Amino acid sequence: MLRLSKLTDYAVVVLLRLADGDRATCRAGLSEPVQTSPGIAVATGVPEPTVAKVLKSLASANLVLSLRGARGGYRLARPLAEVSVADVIAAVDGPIALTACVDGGAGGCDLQGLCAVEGRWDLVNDAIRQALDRISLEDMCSASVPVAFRVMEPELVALPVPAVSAAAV
Amino acid sequence: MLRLSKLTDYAVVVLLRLADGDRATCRAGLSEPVQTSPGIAVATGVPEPTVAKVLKSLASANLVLSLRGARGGYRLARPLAEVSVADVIAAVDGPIALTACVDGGAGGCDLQGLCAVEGRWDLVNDAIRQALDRISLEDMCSASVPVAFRVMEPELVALPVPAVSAAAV
DNA sequence: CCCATACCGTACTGCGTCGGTCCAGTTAGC
DNA sequence: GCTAACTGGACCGACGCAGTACGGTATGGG
Repeated sequence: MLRLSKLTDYAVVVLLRLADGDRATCRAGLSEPVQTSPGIAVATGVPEPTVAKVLKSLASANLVLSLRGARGGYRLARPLAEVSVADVIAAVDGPIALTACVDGGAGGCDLQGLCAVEGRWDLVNDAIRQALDRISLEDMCSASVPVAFRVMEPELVALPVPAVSAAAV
Repeated sequence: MLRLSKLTDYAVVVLLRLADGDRATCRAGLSEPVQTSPGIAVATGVPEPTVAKVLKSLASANLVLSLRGARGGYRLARPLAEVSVADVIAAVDGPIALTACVDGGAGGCDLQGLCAVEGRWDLVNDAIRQALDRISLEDMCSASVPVAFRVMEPELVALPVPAVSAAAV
């Protein structure tokens, strides 16, 4: 299914929140001073430890800057337009590669020598890498799609999503 | 890591084997009459039950034709050039979608309404789908590149593997 | 007509990875 | 020096995948 980890999804949400906090204005705002991980957690609805984990990954990939100590927090390292989806995925999920057989994982495959495709997946990997590289976070944000059609799920709307609600989004 | 299931990898191997059996001549050969799953298993080194499982998936996606009864077996449904990687992935791993939140999977996400990206992943999904659609199995086979040059990806070889590190990329 | 061959479908199980949590340590403002 | 906040590591349960097994069915040959 080509699944992408949920953490990566969270990472995008967090970065978007970090960019401005206001959903309407998705343009890259480095204006926002710093935001703490508890703060982002409340704003996004993502559990706080998870937010912290994601931010740690993003920080070590230099997508966000961290300020330690009291009154510390996180800031975007560069505007959203300069961050590609590939960057985020690589930061959270590790390098982009479809199979374990490729990209130097020369160790694992016990079909070595039999495998008719050997390194053939590189073609595919590169294609995907390029595709992901062309999409910036700003692209994912600015498109103005009506969110309407999903609201029809009553049991979901009724879910006890605590407190967060209106103020955030 | 954007992992692709190992089954999909096997599927490509099996299809290539089914195309001709001889690695040197990768051109689409519908010439080969039929091949049994045990036969393919020995030829490729993939365990037989797994081969059978893969072939079943491929058969129900109409990528291969099955002939039952004694002297039965499998045949390619169409030449390799007309089978895209996306087809194979969809057959084995299910529809291509990065996250569960999208593509009508309206059920899962409990951040409904909070999620700042809502349906934004569609952009990415489409990009990947197109990229995969452009690569045929023949492409993966015919390219005559020596597997050597993989080494040119220094950041990947250097990585100590753990999922969350990714400092390099 | 019977049997061997080979596909078909389903169900089961072990294992690896991921999502999520927690804790001890460190840094910096007040 | 105290407290707020990031840092890093370890830990654990849950889910999904890979692999296996088994009973069933269809076809061709003797």
